[in-house]
Amino acid sequence: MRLATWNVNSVVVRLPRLVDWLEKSSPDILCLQETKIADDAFPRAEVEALGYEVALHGEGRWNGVAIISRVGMGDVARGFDGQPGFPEAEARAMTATCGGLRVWSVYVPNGRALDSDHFPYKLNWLAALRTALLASQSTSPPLVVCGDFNIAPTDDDVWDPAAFIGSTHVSPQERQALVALTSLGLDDIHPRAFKGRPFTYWDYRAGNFHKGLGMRIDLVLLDHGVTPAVKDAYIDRDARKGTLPSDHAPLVVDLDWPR
DNA sequence: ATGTCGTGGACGCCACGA
Repeated sequence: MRLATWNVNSVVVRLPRLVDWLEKSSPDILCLQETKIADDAFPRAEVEALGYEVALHGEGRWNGVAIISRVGMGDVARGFDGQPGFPEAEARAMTATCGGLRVWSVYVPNGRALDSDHFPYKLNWLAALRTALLASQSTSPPLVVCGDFNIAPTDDDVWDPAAFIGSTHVSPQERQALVALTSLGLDDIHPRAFKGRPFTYWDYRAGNFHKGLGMRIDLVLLDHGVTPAVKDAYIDRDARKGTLPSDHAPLVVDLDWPR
């Protein structure tokens, strides 16, 4: 079974590339973030035509998550109990049961700056997500939490730690919030590196992609019981190349798991 | 280290978010 997550930074702009990528990579489950579109405007037919079911949690302009599956789509839930807002709840998390897994697509708040109101919002949001995941664990299939976490788990996950001193994404508080999540019994599945370090995001500016100046902030967190089924994990850097790319590349995890 | 993208509103640019 092939599982993937991709922050597409507008599903409308990225639709040709999304369709191409689905055809070429043939994932069984794909989690999307930053779809930036209301549910009734999502290009559902184009994705369904490829044999997928689609579950959506979007809003008009920003944020937006989705789950695309050809191995079932059960018990869809949008948002989570206790989800903080800024100030209103945003479309940043959803879950569905696909292929015997409780799959989450999450778009963690950016945080913006350590002294921004958005930073405590990010930390509170992560803590609330942890509480919701913990509450669900006894009754749900094995957890698979996929998405753009906007956190580089360690200094190895940024191109130059010195360049990030005083920035979000690398602070001890954010990293601790991520450790608290994985302490629920989840493993951060590291993609293998090829052609550079295993980054998933490169800023559009300043030619950062071509200079290899990226970050690993998109993650797949797998239940301990699922981790032994991992056969491969990689980043599709090709999806970051060429015309009109997202600033994120897809993270793909192949599992020896019954579909 | 902020040079590029994406969004929608009132435009043919701007403010905002990443």
